[in-house]
Amino acid sequence: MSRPPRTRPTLEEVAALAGVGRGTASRVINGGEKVSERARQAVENAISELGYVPNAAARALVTRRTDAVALVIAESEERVFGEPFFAGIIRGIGSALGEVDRQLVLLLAQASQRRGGLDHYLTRQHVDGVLLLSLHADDELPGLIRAHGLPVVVGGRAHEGIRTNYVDVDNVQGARLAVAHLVERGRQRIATIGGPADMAAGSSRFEGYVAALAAAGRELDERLVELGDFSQESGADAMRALLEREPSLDGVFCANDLMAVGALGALRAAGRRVPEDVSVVGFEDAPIATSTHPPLTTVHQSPEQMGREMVALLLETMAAPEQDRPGRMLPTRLVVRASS
Amino acid sequence: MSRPPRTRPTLEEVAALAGVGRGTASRVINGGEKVSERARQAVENAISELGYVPNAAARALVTRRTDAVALVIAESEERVFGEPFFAGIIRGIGSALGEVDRQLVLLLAQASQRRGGLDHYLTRQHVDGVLLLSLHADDELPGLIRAHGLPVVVGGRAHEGIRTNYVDVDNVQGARLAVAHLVERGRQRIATIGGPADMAAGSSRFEGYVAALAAAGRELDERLVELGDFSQESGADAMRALLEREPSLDGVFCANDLMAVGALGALRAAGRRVPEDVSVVGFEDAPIATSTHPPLTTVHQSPEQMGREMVALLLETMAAPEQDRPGRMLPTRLVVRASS
DNA sequence: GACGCTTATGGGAGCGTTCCCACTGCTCAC
DNA sequence: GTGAGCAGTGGGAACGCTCCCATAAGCGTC
Repeated sequence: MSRPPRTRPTLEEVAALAGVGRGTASRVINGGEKVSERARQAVENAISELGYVPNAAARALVTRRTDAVALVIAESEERVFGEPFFAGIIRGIGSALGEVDRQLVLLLAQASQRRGGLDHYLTRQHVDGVLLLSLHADDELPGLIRAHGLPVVVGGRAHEGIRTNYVDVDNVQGARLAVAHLVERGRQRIATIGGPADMAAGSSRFEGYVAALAAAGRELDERLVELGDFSQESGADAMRALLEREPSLDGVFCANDLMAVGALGALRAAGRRVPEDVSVVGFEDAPIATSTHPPLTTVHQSPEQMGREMVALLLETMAAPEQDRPGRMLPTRLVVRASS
Repeated sequence: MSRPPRTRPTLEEVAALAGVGRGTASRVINGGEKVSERARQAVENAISELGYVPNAAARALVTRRTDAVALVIAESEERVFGEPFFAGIIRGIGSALGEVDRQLVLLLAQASQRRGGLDHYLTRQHVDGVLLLSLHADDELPGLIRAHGLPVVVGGRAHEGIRTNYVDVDNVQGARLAVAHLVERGRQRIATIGGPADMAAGSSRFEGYVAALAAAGRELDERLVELGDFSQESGADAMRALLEREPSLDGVFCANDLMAVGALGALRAAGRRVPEDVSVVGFEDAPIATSTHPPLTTVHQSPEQMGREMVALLLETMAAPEQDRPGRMLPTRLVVRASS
């Protein structure tokens, strides 16, 4: 490694030291074909002697590729970082990208006013592809980006209509798992606290709830349905409303863990024992699920795997941008704890 | 905006359309001095008509600045993303960087084997500066990066010896606040569940505990001290050990909220009422602090502000790299809830 | 020994900027 | 009327790399 020279060494200097031409040195660095063993050795020695590191800008200028991928988080800040789900996705994305030597450029598209600059930035001039984390149905960002001709993959569908270039958890299947479990436990009056109807995570989980009931030969009872906004508070509110309207309920499927935590609190406050009187199942398997009282039975999803899948899909799309690719659904599994 | 041309427009084309030279166009874009109003208008019109976006690679090649800052997260993955504290820092960093048009390149330095590539990447060839999130005392990364001549700012000191280029929460002051509060509540036997002694967050908070006791005219009693590793489980273990050894304790200061949650559980299991029999205070004001039973009194720190400070300090350092800058301490405040 | 073919090599051109210098008109003072 | 000074401008050179083409070297074949 020797002492670092005043100015970073260039490829030309490496070539000179190795006693070869610039072209040959370049070939060695880029997994080169057609290079003699002798030349390869000489170049590699020169590289490590000088501590040479290729200049990304110069390379990008000629290849017209930046080897960088943007992760645009267009969710309200509190939500994104409050939810460990997003953190897991980022982790998956980060490591998957690292493995293929791509850089992860993180863009927080927080305030809507910053959207302008964002749009401006998302060009081939800056990144080769975009990963988008946003669950809002009305978001025009995917369209905007695609209009730039940039490959995009969305994590979590905004709504059910989307058919391509997304990776999502199989919410319907997960919800069926949860509700089937409640049925199996002998629960007769199974309620649900759903998420917002305009988010796929909300509507799909509700869809799974209905499907599982149907599979058990039961009909949907509107009186057993209450919607929340995925917050703990809304879960508690919904639970109270359900208890008041339908005191005989003995099972609740919550569309996420946070709402389940709220429901648990409301049940306790109402004097219902969990799981003796009422079984509660959540969705997400967030860390908090293990520390509730009692620990929460929930549907496990792997955010990290989701991140990795997003990267895989994006790399495919970047390799052949012309065609659209079908979305990918990730399986879930039930984790049974003490709340059911 | 018109339909996007087959190939992205270059500065030359903008200049041609505006009827000026390349130099003048460049001057307009870079907040240029010495440009006539007429020329400026012409260039700006041409830019928006062509939808021109400067090519970052070409610019970086000549300016030798990339306008990108790396955020290296050298913590074990579970910890970083499990803790909302880190998420908050990232949010602060992201928005502060966005405001000055710098890109945030996220590097997860997870497995130690990837360290080699990381070191290679962290060069002026790729980023202008580095933000480092790591709390391990033995980490050689800061030194390595600085050896490259790259400006670095560390978030959270690895150990107390570090004097420059860091931003950290004032742990000592926060712990004093917490313990003084317990004293004020009339608690006589105040125990502490500390963090690992080899992390500043652990040792400083313990230091604050000792200082607050001294300020109240009390002596440190080793029997009231137990250390954990910041996990919920370790908090529960420590609490059990303390109760067994010193059943008369009536107050506990936990070095973080997660351990406090564990302690709360152990206290309940032991039949102690909180706060009637024992007051509990945490540190961090994590989201979970509001949903414990009872809600947790804790020391609030602002991770977002910490992120912003890190960016501010890094920008200063980048502007004048030669001199070292003293570290910055962020104040904390006590949030009183029902556990004390 | 000349020819063709393959393999390996050197280096020119060009990627899209910024930097800088030379140049043009002016205005103003003497 | 001349010269100095200045605002405004155009364009050459350079940044460090990859691409590609021309060429050299090696070798088997007729």
